[in-house]
Amino acid sequence: MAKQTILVVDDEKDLLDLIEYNLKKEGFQVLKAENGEEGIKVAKEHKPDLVLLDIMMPKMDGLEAVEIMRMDDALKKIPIIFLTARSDEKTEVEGLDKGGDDFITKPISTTKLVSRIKAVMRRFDENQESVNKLEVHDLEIDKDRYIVKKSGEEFQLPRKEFELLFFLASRKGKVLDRQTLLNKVWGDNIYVVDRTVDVHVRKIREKLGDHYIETVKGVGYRFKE
Amino acid sequence: MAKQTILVVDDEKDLLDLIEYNLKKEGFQVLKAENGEEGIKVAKEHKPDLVLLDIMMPKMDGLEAVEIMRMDDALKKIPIIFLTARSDEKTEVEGLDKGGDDFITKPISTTKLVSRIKAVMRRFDENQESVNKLEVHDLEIDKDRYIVKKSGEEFQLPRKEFELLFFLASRKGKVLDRQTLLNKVWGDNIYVVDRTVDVHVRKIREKLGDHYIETVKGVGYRFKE
DNA sequence: AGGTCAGGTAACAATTTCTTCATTTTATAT
DNA sequence: ATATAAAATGAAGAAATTGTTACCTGACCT
Repeated sequence: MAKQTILVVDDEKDLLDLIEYNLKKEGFQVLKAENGEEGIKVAKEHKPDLVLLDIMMPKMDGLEAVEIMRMDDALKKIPIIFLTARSDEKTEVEGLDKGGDDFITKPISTTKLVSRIKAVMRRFDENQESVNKLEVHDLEIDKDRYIVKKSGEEFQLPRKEFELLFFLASRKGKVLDRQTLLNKVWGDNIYVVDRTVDVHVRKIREKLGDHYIETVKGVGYRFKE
Repeated sequence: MAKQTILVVDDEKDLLDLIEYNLKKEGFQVLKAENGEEGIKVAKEHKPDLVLLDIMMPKMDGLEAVEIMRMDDALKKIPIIFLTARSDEKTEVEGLDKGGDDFITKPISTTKLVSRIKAVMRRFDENQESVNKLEVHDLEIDKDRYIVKKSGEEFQLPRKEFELLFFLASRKGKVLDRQTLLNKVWGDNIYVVDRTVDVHVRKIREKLGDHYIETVKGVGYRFKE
């Protein structure tokens, strides 16, 4: 899966850097902003997958920022976790009232921070009614179960093969070049040779048959219409 | 749905009555206690759906009471809302740290109290399982008795193993990654290494057989369809 | 105090999956 | 038809993931 982007908004530069370092280590992409106003701007621009928001900040504090985000259609669905100083618990409740999804008290343990982030993201994923089941031709590709059914028969593909197949199938008919596939299936800055895609395609064909994934020479692959 | 039961623990009798009146008006069933000790006793007896807990009380204060409740398996999952006097900021912090789910400052606006209660309950409902008895394949998993029956033979699994099995079985077919399992079975704010799940899976397999829980490499575990 | 059990961690063995690369085959433009 | 670039293929080694065992701690019981 592609990298998740997290926007961190805090006026303490050192803390910002610390958090950035730790989140990057965990494989997240990190955006930074030093006050609410800037945070909103960056959020609008990049549509992060989650926002980590300090409550106490100059210019525009976290609570105001949330109110604005929750009124913006494009931003209202982004989960928000508040950061608050230990002495500042009162506002936490207010924050949750206004539409925060969790809050974390400074000082922060990195482990906790990351696991909270992941927990909140998971909660959102569950509520998201994303398509986890595709039916194309005589295939049934079920991402909840990580199983492919072909006229009743079940195939258990290894993860990468499954995800590649799922991605191609979810864009049936569209030709996707190797780099795009690598970015979307492998992740944004993962270093593997693009021919690796070929090998996985071959393995999928070996198991399910040649006719689902078509080669478009010089361009990439396409799931058959 | 059956009436929800709320236990209110506060040493001010008048306030207790006022809260009772308002909650009953909203359709809740209300239990009362006047100190922490009594509160725990009533909680154990009736397993309320939520506890409203004053922090400042004679005999056993709210903080002690929470600690005890959080250590008791039967009570640890009951949501708790603290009531605190406005002048009492320090303890609020402590309360949330110890495992409270919200706190409300006296004096109380009735409307707000009720809406907070409903909010907290909603949050908990989402995570709640309603079915306590599952029958899958040749297994009968009974959460009331924490016993698994396999073609007549009874197995008494340790708590974590049982809960893990129950959770997997209740989502039969769906692949669940380790982190999800940890969060759902161990709890959101519990930090153990994710390989712990593996060990528990192995122990379950050892007792019941290999074929119930399937490994999906690179993704997680799945209860066999 | 000693024994037992649940639960968690760590180490390493076993296994599967992924990646690369060399070679062969195929498609396409000329 | 041929040259050429691209893709398919096969096979090997690397990397990642899981299985398994052993060990540690703390709670609880006797």
